[in-house]
Amino acid sequence: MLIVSLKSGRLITVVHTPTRKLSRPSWKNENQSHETGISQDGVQDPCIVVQNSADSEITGDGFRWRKYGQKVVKGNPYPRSYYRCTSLKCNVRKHVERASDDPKAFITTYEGKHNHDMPIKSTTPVASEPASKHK
DNA sequence: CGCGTTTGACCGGCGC
DNA sequence: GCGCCGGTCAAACGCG
Repeated sequence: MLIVSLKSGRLITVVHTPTRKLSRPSWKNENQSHETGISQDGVQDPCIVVQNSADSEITGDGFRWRKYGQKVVKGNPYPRSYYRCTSLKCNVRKHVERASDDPKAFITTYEGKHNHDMPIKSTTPVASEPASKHK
């Protein structure tokens, strides 16, 4: 696990979770064995946990996300939002929840990697979308 | 017109 | 065997 703490009130935790087992029948049945983003050694589904005290750049990472569900989980008085990449073969999931300890802090958990190109703002000198997201 | 979003219902798995 | 919880998907509506 790799933990990077930003004094800006931002915390980035990269967790390599090989816990891929038989949780996703659709995944092991797919032929994405080489396109899922296995660009590294053996890790194919790392969990990137990003905690920020504000919803600004992380909320708009440059990808398009489609909310597929929202559930209230125990341990958190706030509902967790489930997002998925709207891209064609992007099997990437994003879980966004609020920190029960810090209502102003958001926990963004990325699962998997994008096997396609970034929809918008990849390496563009963009200022990470100021106050005008898309909604 | 397109698509993104929202809420509810349904299914599967696990525990008791 | 049944109940409960978590998680996901689907249909409809609204807005751009």
